[in-house]
Amino acid sequence: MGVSERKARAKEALRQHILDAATELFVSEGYQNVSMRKIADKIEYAPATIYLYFKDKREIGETIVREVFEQLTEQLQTLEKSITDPDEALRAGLRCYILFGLEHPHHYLLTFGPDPEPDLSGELTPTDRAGLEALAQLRKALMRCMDAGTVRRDDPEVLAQTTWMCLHGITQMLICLKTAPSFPMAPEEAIISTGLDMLLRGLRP
Amino acid sequence: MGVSERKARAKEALRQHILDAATELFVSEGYQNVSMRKIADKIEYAPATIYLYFKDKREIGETIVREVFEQLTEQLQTLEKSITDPDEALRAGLRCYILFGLEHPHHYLLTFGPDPEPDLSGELTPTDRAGLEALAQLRKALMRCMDAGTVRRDDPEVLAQTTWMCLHGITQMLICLKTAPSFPMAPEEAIISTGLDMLLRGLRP
DNA sequence: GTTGCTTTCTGAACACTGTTCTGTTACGAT
DNA sequence: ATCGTAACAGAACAGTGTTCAGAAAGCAAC
Repeated sequence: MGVSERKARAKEALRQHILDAATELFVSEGYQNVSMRKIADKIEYAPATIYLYFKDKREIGETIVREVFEQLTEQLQTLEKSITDPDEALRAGLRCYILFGLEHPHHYLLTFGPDPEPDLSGELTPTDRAGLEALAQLRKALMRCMDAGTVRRDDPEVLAQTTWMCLHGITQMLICLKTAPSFPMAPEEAIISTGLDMLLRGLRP
Repeated sequence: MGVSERKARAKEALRQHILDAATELFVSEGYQNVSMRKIADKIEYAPATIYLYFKDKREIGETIVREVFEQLTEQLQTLEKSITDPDEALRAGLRCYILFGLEHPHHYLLTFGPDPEPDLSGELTPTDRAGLEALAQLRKALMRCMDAGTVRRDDPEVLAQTTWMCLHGITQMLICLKTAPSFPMAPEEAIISTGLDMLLRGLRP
């Protein structure tokens, strides 16, 4: 037959086309400032058509975000394998997280920025999943350091979540303050290395 | 004359009336979910009337936020005076900041959440001002600790900004994750005390 | 007491937003 | 050639922030 497969391919192609257009717009203008009509215009389809491929705008955003964050997870895993010293691996992982946020500011804010109307369904959103994955990586790295004696033995989950929150604070604020030229921010690299130092010292036994 | 003063008072009263209504709505429904029409309905005026008292919706939000954040500054100053030990004063100040955020989640997110469209005018927004004031308090507390020898001598500005970013991360994430019941968050108090511990240890010489 | 001026307020509109409903078009199968 | 289905689009709905011309109200002077 082959015809139904061709149609399925075409359908998938348009779906990807929508995602590509949306990604480009989100990155250059920010999620909030991109309307469904802008996306529709870019791909030269009617706005209603998009709803045949995605439930709503949120789903488009979440799909894009998930794809990008898989890159982060990959990078972190590669890092963990390539660095033998647990302490250095932890430091490198933390730095990698911050740099990833700075390289994908819109994706980062869309994922971990505060949600205007949180999902109360009890379902795990892609955002939650992204957080949990990053958290799992972090917990693993922390436990390796515990075994090596460079991080104090404490509830790994509490330690991981707290560390992640601090890391997130640094990342988000760097992103936000970079685009707010009025704020007298200290040099970026100074903040990053000081932040990493503080966190690692704070975790020591 | 006296009549012009009475009119000025009446004008000021309506302005405050708008702020009161807006505050109530913002706190219960969140900034994003409150429309100008909702505010207008609540005070039983036409939406257009509000624009005679405020430039736009943003200005209403900023005015409210500024008023609330003056409370934080006051609390922090009171704290600083009432605690003699610099280290304890710092710890209490940091804890106070987090608790303030948790008590005023909407105000906090509105002030320090990422701005959808940042102000590129170069002007210091009320948000910047709130951040700078909190930062100034923190820098002062840190320098007292430096003198006491409990915090390492380093660039106070970098140290303060980095600490603040971590503190912000903890505060914001606690706010967000509390309303996202799907996320398996560690106990709030554990995170707070662990976070404060980490920060203080990280700051030591 | 009527006129005129100023301030305060509003109804209606504009240009958007996300989303849905109904109808049309295109195309493969019978 | 007909039919059924899947893909698409136009128009509309209900909402948003904001603006603008005009109405109402209060007060001064005549």
